[in-house]
Amino acid sequence: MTETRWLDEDEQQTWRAFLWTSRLLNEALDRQLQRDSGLPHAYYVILVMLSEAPGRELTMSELARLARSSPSRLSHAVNRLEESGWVRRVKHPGDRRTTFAQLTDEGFEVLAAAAPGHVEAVRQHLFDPLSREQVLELRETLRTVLTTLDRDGESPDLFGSGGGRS
Amino acid sequence: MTETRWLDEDEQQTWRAFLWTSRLLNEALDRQLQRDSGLPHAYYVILVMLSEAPGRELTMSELARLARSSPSRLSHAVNRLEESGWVRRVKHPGDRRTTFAQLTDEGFEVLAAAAPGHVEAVRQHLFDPLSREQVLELRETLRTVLTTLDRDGESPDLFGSGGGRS
DNA sequence: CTTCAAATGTTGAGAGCTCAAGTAACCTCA
DNA sequence: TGAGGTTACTTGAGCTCTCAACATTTGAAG
Repeated sequence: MTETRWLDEDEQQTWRAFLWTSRLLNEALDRQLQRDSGLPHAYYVILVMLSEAPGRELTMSELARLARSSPSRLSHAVNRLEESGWVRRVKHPGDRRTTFAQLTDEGFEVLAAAAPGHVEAVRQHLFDPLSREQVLELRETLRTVLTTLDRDGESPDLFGSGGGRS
Repeated sequence: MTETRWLDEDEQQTWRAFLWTSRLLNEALDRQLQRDSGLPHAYYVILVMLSEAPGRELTMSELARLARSSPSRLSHAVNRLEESGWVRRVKHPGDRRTTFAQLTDEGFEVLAAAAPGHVEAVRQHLFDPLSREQVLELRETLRTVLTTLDRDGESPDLFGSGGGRS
C-alpha cells in the first residue's frame, strides 16, 4: 500500500474534460437517435456492426466483441431488436452452442434512415469544432489508451493488481 | 435537405476510437467503484462536487450544473444518497423552492475511502499510457469540443435546426 | 467412454436513467 | 393584487444495464 499519487492540475482538468465530453456527447447522440429513430445509441452500433459484416450476420460472441458489449447486454439488446423485427436469431448448424444474429431487411432500412441524422450530429458536435490536425492527434491518443484498456480487459488480474507494484 | 457528408476514413476511425475509449473507461471505473465502494461513478462525481463546495453544500441546481446532470437524474441520485446517509437535503430559508444538498460526515468518509482506488484506476487506464504532451493536447481538444457542446446544450433550437441550413 | 473444464449464450432481479408530467414557490407588471 | 410566466425540484413509468446464476454444448484427459 503506497501513497496515493493524486492527479496534478493538468491531469485533473484533462480528466474532467474527458468525462464531461464523453457524457454530453453520448447524451446528445442518444437523444438525437431516440427522438428521430426510436433506438438508443448502443443499439444503433449493433445494427451498424451487423450491416458491415459479410452476409449481414455475426455470431453473438463476435458481435459482442465488435460492439464492445458484454454477452448479457447484447443478449438483452438482441431480444429487443428481435421484437422490433430488425434482427433475427439463427442457430449455427455445426456448433449448437452458437447463435447468429442477422440484420433483417427492415433493420437495414431503419439503419439507413437513421444514419444521416446521426452522422450529422457527430459532425456537428465533434468534428466541426476541430482542425484536421487535432482529429489525427486525437485518434492517436485514443488508440494508445484503447490498446491498454483492451489489454487490461482481456486478462483481468493474471498477475494480480495488488501484488507486484514494487 | 442536402446530401449527407459521411465521415471520411480518418474521422470514422477517430470517432470509433472515441466511442470505445469512453465506453470502456466508463465501465472500468464503474466496476472498480461499485466493487470497492458500492457506488456508481456518477454518484462518486456528485460526492466530489459537494466535497469541493464551500460548506460542502450546494443547491440542487448548482450541483446539477457542476455534475452535468439533469435535474431529474440528480434528484433520483440524491434520493439514494440520502437513504445511504451520505447526503442530506436542507431547505433554503429564503427561497422555499430551492433545496441544498449537504455532504454528511459519513459521506465524506466514504468519498475519502473511495478516492485513492479511483484515482489509481484513472491513472492506470488513462494517464499511464500517455505522454505529458499528449495529455496537454488532449485537454485542449476536449475543451474545444466541450465548449460547443455546452453552447449547443444551453439554447437548443433558438433558430430551428430544420429551417435555415441553406 | 466418462468426467470435468471451458465456451456460448440466456435469464431475472435490482438499480440507474430518461422522458413527460407534475407541484410549488417566486416574480413581473398592469 | 392577481394572472401568467418562470424557476426549482420531484415523481412515476418504462427501458436499459449490471451482476450473478443458470443451462447447454463442446473439447480434452485419463
